[in-house]
Amino acid sequence: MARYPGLMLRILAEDHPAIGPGKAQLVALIDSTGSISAAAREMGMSYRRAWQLVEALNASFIEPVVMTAVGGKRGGGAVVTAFGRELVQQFRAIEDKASKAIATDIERLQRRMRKPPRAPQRQ
Amino acid sequence: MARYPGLMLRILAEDHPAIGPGKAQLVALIDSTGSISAAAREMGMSYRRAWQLVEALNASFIEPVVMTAVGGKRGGGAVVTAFGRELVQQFRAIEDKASKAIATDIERLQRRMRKPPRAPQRQ
DNA sequence: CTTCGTTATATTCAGAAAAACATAACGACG
DNA sequence: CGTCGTTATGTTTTTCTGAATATAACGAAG
Repeated sequence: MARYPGLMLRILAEDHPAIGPGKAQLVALIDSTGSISAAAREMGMSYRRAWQLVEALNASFIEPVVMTAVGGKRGGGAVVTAFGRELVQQFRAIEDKASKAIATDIERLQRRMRKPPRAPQRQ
Repeated sequence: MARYPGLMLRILAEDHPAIGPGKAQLVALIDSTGSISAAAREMGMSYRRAWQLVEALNASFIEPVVMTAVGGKRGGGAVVTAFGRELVQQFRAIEDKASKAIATDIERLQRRMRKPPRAPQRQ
């Protein structure tokens, strides 16, 4: 889910996550599909979970991120607001900036990492 | 738990978290107390959970982060290795670097955030 | 050889989180 | 006014996590 190797970054409001890689991807998919349920399907996520994430996003910001319509042509749908699009762009820019800023440090740490788990050590 | 306002950052090995703010604090407390159980107490965490985190840390890196001794003087104890100390320092340096690199972007986002939850929006 | 405090580990319990399932509401459109 | 696909929401079930509890192992020190 992390878009940058070795790094997972979330922006917090107070102390709960306002946006992270998952929500960003979800909003991007809602933008391209025009539907929460289609985006959820593409992410292999239940519609309910996706809807809850959208609800949390809208609750975290003073402007709506996703607007929904129920009923009507094609049953309804969802559109990402200009702010929502901007939010995803900014989050990705932040990921990119942070990733670049600490890339060499992460690489240094990763040279000390192992892939598979290992048995605990004793003195 | 996040040491930097508005930001939570974890370093991943493959796709599971190798170190984040919680593990870093735990290792620092083990270093200052010389005991997993004392560190756990200070963090309000069960000994078992703390032990599992230490196990995960040691499994994530090619060098041990915490070495433990069972029995003996004072019942045993745990010491943070030089690498472990370095790991915590480097993680905090990474947090600091990333936080500085994206501080203004985070502030811009935070100006669009609200503290309390809000009802969902309709089109 | 008993005591002591810690590490190590299994087991059990409770609560939270997630998933699964079900169903209602909705409005355009034929 | 029935159909359709979607949003919205309730209910139930399952899974996961964490906490709590219990106990063994250990080795220094008295």
